[in-house]
Amino acid sequence: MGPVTTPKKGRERACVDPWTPTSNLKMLISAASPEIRNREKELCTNSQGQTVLDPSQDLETEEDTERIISRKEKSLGLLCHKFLARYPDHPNPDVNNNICLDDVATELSVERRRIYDIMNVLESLHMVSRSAKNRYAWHGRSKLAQTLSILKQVGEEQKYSQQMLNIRQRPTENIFDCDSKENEMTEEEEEAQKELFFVELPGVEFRAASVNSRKDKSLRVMSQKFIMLFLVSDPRVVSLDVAAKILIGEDQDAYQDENKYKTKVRRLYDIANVLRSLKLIEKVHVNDLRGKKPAFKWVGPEEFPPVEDLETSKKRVALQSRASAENCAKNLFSSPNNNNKRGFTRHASLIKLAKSIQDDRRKINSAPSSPVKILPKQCCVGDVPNKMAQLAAICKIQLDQESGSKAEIIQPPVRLKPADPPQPSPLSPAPEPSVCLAHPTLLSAQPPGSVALCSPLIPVLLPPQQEGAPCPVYLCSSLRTNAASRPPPTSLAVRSMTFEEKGEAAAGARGQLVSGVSDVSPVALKRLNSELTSESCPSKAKRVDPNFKDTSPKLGHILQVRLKARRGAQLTSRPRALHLDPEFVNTPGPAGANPPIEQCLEVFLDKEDKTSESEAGLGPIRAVPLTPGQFHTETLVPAGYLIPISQQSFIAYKEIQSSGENCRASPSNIFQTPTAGSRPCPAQEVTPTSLRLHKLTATPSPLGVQQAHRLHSPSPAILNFTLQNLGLISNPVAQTPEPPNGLPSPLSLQQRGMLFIKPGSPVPVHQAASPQQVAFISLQQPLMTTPKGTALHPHTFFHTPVPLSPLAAVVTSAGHAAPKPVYIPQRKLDVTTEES
DNA sequence: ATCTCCCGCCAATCA
DNA sequence: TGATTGGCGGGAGAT
Repeated sequence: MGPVTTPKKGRERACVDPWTPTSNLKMLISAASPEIRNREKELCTNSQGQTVLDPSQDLETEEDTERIISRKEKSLGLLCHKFLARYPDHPNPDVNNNICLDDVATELSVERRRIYDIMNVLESLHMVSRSAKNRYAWHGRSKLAQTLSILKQVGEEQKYSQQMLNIRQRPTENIFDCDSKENEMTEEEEEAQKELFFVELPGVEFRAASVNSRKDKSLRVMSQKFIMLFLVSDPRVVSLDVAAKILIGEDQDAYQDENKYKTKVRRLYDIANVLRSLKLIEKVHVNDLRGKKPAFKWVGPEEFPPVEDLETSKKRVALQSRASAENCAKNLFSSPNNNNKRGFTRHASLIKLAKSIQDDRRKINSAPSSPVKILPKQCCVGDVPNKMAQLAAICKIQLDQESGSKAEIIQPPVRLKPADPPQPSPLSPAPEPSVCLAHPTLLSAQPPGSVALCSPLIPVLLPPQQEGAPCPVYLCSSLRTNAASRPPPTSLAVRSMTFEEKGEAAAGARGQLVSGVSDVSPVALKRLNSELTSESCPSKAKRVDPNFKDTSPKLGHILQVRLKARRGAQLTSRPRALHLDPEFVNTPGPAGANPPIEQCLEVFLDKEDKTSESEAGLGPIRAVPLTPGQFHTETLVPAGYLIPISQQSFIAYKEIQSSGENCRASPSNIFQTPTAGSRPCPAQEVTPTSLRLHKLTATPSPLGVQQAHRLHSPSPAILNFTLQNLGLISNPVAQTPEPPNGLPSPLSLQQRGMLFIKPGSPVPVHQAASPQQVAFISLQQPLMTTPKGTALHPHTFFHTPVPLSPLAAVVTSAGHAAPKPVYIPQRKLDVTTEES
């Protein structure tokens, strides 16, 4: 009587006499009328949509029902219907929209296998997204229009309409007739559909490596392509035959095999059944030369949201991301064989890529210069790190070039910024006036404008993931999209988050480049995510991805578009930064119950001081963007992150409305960090390492970095004052009431070398140096827990000199900055077996 | 006879 | 190594 298993057929069940008068009667009635039968069936279904399987009471009925249940009643479509009935079409992103496969399977009394079928199709429509093992996030139809719009475009680009036309016009031919097949498709058509890929929707990406890495996403992909066929055909009718042929067309191996065709048809039925339950298609019949053929008619939405630039770019990003990744991989790690592979070139490429990366990583880990207990005074640019940096830089450049078709100009020399969102998104108004708040140190050490620390996206080298590849990662604090939905963080949360980041990737990579980059590694995140969700801890699980994504879909999309546009050859191409969110955001707790962020911050810092004081200077960059009102939220950005607090907060605040006045919508409370604040226009960006470079330049002594930071920093008070006068911030004192609980006042933040900025009334910005965002950054590296979750002692970190930055080479070549050693805090390097 | 498509084996992956 | 995913196709109900 396992609840999850499919009920056995009557004859297989225990031999309780099923032929009671009652059951006979029911059977006859049911047989006589489908309606009655259905009602009967529904009666057997409790309010939760769960078939009653009470053996004691309903055994008779159940058996009868099962005996009576026709095939139709077990259909995937009906199952999907039940499934859909459980969730709203337009779910509130703020609520728990998690879907637990086990629960669903149990409640619907079906095997998980069937649920997978449904989920795969729903996933293709972005009605759900996989958030973790056994867990999906329900999006309902909130993204449906957008998805369909994108699919339509992709379908048009794939020339599906032409293909369908060709197939239809073809005389009665056998699909397995190679001759006819060959003239069926023009070369360009073939070319167009060479790649079988899944169209991702920014904001709804696959969360599981399994989904991404597994080359076989056929049901998902088939579903999307099937839908595309409808969307590009004039009479929105697609015959099963044509659809199967087209889909087979992408699978060359299937041409010759009739069995493959049959399989395709089966799958199409599976998909169609789900789509039918979604009321997107209906079954019809079409007559052609060969007579009546089964077909499906599109009955879903006809009008999609106007394909704006944003939409286009989204789609493009989705499409390009792969190409970029592939090219990047190919170029970096030439793999001649997979250049023109059909289907899943990327997969193959990434395998090699991953290997290369792993090799590199091993070298790094074993590099003599790698673990350095104490920061050397001079940085000896390690070979491997340098290589990694170069690779990252190359990768970035390539990405920029490839995605640069959209308005992104790589400002050769210093503009390390990986190009702005390819699309003129209203959310990412590139040329917007903004306030660039440079770190005090930088301000003092550098002429304003010489180094614009403002970059919404910071390229960093991602530590090799299992199947990952080295690629530049652009961190965007804008992840904190749904600030509005986030409860105010607590100091505990801050601390917790700091230490919760785990994963060997994080640990191992920490020292490779901008430390902390790895903290957001998908692996670590995934693990965490899994941990959170797989422990039957709904409250926790709920806090993961789905929430932050749903709460601000637009922003999420934008961010992902940006990130995608630049992401490298990572198969699991997911924006790293986004994955940070779950850890930082959604801190449980009533919204109003938490102390002001300042207090939290102070507490946190105090604690931090105790624990990490011993660390030599270099630490994590913590950005704590404080947003107004309900936007109380913090952003912890591990060291190495260039914090682009920019649009993020206020975007969440005022989504797009202020495309031209971003600055105005800046967060109310912002802590400026050395790296924070950036604006697109200066076109000069510095990675965290670059920043350090400056510091080091000023203060060669590694141990003195932090100190130097303070020494060279202009008085934060002055800076604040200036900013206040500029109208960029409000009076911190005035706006920050003294913490009642005796917590340090914001001023102490300044004493810590941090700039505490409270955005006052947004004011038009300053060109020269105006970040769109502000961030609070401390220079303490938060300790990361080991993969096992053990907090590392500060002493377990080494400071390893690394090349200037992944982009150092670029910068250098540009003649702007000479490669200088940069020391970054690094955890004791362990060659983790899991990684190698 | 053909259309539909349920069902569950089992391989690929993941944890 | 067990669990999760999901490709796949046999084969049976529906038409």
